[in-house]
Amino acid sequence: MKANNETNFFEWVYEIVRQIPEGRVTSYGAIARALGTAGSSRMVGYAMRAAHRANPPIPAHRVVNRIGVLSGKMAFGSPSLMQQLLENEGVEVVDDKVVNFSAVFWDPQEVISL
DNA sequence: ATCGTGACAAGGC
DNA sequence: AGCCTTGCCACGA
Repeated sequence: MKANNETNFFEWVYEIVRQIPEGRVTSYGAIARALGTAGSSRMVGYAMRAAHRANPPIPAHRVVNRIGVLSGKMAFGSPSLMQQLLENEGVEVVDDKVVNFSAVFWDPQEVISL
């Protein structure tokens, strides 16, 4: 449980990640850009790392880096968990990388107009 | 308040 | 074509 209102930045990141459709993925930079803080792409990843304590849980497995690599798979407790979750949604993952990344890529800008 | 760090991104060598 | 360095912004101690 966190304080009344967590850092807005994290909150917004969680909001966007939660809007990611099933079987789709997005990049940290895209989310950061959608938030208006394109330079804080790292913060997005940082937020993801803290997402495990967010409520409700965040589908962080749908967030990968710009090349479609499951950079934060280790944050899931099991390195293979993230990949399993993605494959379970229909996202092909080979060598910790999303197959056809451009095809499954989802632009957070579509829901940034919340 | 300051220092260090981090699931990234882009440019340079 | 691949590896390395720098930039950015927010959070934790």
